[in-house]
Formats: sequence, C-alpha cells, structure tokens
Amino acid sequence: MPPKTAPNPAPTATPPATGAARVVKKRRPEQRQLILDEAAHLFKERGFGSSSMRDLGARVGLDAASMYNHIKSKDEILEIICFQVSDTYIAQLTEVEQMEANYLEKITELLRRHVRLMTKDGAAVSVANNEWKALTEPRLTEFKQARKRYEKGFAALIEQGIAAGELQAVNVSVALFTLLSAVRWVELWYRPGRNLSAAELENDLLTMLLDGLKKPTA
Amino acid sequence: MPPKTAPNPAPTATPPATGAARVVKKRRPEQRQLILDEAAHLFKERGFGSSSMRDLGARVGLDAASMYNHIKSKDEILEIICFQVSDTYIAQLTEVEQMEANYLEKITELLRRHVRLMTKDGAAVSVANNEWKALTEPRLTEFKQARKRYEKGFAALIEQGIAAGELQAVNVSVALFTLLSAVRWVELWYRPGRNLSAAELENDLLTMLLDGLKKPTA
DNA sequence: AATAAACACAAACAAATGTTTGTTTAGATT
DNA sequence: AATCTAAACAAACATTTGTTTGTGTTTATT
Repeated sequence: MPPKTAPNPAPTATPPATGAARVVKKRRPEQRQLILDEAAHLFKERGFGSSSMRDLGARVGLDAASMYNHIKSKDEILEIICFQVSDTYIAQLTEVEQMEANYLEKITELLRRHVRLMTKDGAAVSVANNEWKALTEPRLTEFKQARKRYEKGFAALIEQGIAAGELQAVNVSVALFTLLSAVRWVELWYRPGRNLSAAELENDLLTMLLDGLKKPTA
Repeated sequence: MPPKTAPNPAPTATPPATGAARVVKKRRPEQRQLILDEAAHLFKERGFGSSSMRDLGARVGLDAASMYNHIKSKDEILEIICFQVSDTYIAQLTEVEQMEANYLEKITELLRRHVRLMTKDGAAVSVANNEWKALTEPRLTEFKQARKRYEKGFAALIEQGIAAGELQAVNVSVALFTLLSAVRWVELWYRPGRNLSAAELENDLLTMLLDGLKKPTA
C-alpha cells in the first residue's frame, strides 16, 4: 500500500542541518545497541505495552521510522533483550554445575552471579523478568522453557544439597522460589551510587538468605 | 463531537435476543465489581498497557462502551485496584503496630498478613505491585507515598527489633527489601489447589525467612 | 570524482486505541 | 398501564499505534 501522494517534495533544499547541535556521529553500527539499551530502560520504566516506538525514538534521538534501519520490529527488540538475559542465566548455571565444589558453595556462587547480573544489567534483567509475557509465540514458549531449565537446575542443586546433608530439609520449591524472588528487589531498587555498594549488597543479601538455609548444627 | 450520521436506525427490530444463551441477570450493581475483578486478572496477565478495553469487555461479556456505565475510565480501574490493595496493606501495618507483642512477633504477623493477602487476592496484589507505574499523576504520587509509608513502618519494626536485641544486626534496608521481595513469588507462582496449601506455604516461607533473621544464640 | 551502500526523515498507512453519542431495551416504580 | 431509569449496544470519534515507502543525504570504497 504505497502512498498515493508525493511524500517528499524536497524540503526547501535544507542541507540537513550540519550546523548548530549536530553531533559528530560517523558510521554507526552502535546505533543498534543504543536502541536496545534505551529500549531496556524504557520498557522497564513504562512497560512494553505502554512504550511506543516514537517514545523510544525520542530517547535514541532518532525518528521512529529510522530505527527500522537497525531493527526488524518492536517485538524483535523485546526478544533480543529477553533472550540475551536468559542465555546469560543459562550459561551461568551450566558453569556452576560443572564447578568442583559442594552444593552450598555452588548455590552461593550461582546466586552471586545472579545478583551480579542484576547490578550490572538491571534494566535488561528487569524487562526479561517482567515483560516476557509480551513475547510472541514461537519465542514465548522458548523463553518459558529456558526459565524452566534454570529453575530445574537450581532446584536440583538445592535437592542434592539437602540429600548430602548440607542444607536443612526445607520444601525445595519454596526454597527455590524464595531465593530467586528475594533477590529480585535488587533489580527493582538498586541504584549504583547509593550508600550501598554492589559488593556490600551482594554479601549482606547472601548472608541473610543462606543463614536461613544453612544447617545450624553443622 | 456528536456523530454526524444517524447511528442506530433500529436494528431490524431485534428484541435484544432474550432467547438462546440469555443469562437471567436482573438489575446488576455487581457488574462494576465484575469489571474490576476481571480487569485485575487481565492486567496481571497482559499488563495494563497491553490490555485494551475491548479485551476487558470480552471477558466481562460486555461491549467496551457498555462498561462506561459502570466505570469512569480505564485509568480509574487501575486506580481502584491499586489503592484497594495499598489501603489494605496500610491498615494491616497500623493494626500490627498497635499489637501487644515483641518485635519479632510483630514482624512475623505483618508478613503473615502480607502473604495472606497475596494468596487471597493475588491478581489485585500483582497489579498493584507491577502496574502502579501506569497510574496518572495525582494518584501516582499518592501511591508512592503509601508504599513509602508501609516500608518505613516495616523498617522501623526491624530497626527496633535489632535495638531490642531480638534480631541480628543486619542492614535494615537489605533486610526490609529482602523480606518484602522474597514474599513476592507467592503472587507470581502460587495457585490455589496445588499440592501446597496456603497455610503450609505461609509457614514454610516464614520459617525460612525468619531463621535468617533470628538470633542463633537467643 | 564516481558509485554504492548505509542511514535518516517526511508522509502516509491500516489497524487499534480509549472514549462519546444517540438510541433502544429491560427492570423498577408509580 | 404509563413512566422513569439503569444499562446495553452500534456507530462513530480523534488519536495513537507499529510499520512501509519513497527520497534524500551521508559515508566508505573505488
């Protein structure tokens, strides 16, 4: 459905404003990443459904239409953000699973990396955690599977930790979700440059959570 | 801006389908509550921004336009849901603050009611927790203040508990957010009728969290 | 200097959005 | 039976939505 009327009859021969506030951008394959970064923050703030491509364009400093030179669709942006996060989580799980350590140590390390990703990439993690429901269908199922895989792997560590006598015999699901959930305030509340450093936070949080898991008598 | 053309030239004299699947609804002031309930579930599932009034109407079994006989706007629906939840939370805090009990007991009771509201009114709580950012301006600020009031009150209990020697000397903010956050998986994962009852869940969760807070030597 | 590719924008698009209007129906009240 | 009112709907509304098209400009390559 092409436009019926001539769309651009030469805008008064404007030599695209190289004067004034013209940023010196040259070739910019980084524009794509800028769009993704800005989208993560926008989607976190306003939610995917309440964020328009024009809003996003305004933040990036680009016309909405121009962004389609760098990305395929609004949906694709969400996909990239969500799967970049879930891929990282899965990778961390796999690494920790193969560590030489006891289960309490593995759980500690996995939680540590989990929190670290939040303090480093808070916006993206937030979007992956809260906006994934807006994914469209082939990817929606894939994402759910990835999350399930992570939860299963994490649960297995807890289960084995209990079997090995390293942890209290709590309900595995309750423990799993409590840990994963407890850690999520970081993504919502943490701002770098508060009087709480990322390292302090990490330690305080882990201490608090694992004191509830650790066997008091061992 | 009234319609310029005659909008409804008598639809072939249809006596509004009292036959077939006509529910026996009489006067219905309950329609408003139905709309609010259905909205809570829809907003939880799809997010406020991705939920349309037509979607909502379909669930309620009403034309989108018809709902405006019961509610003022889409925004108002969100407001009602959010403040109904925050009002309840504030009320619970006030009640617990005035209890005759030590701080650990107060914290336990507050958390217990907190969780109970989630298992009872999961959808509304979820919306209040995740979609409040979509509130429009006079109410947005009010909501933030209510949340702050709740957090401050909760933090005070923790602080006093520490001062009284009932709790470990953890960072108050970390403890507060960890507790509030840990509890939130209930709203996301809990479904009544799983093999985990609401009462079991409540106890397991509290045990796990407060074992990390309780002084090991006292 | 010429060419080709990457990229930005204006204009337009169809579809979807929240909401209003006018009218009709059904139940309650008199 | 006549009247009133709450509530349902169809149609339309003005905007906003995501996206496409066409054109011009910029940059890198030759």
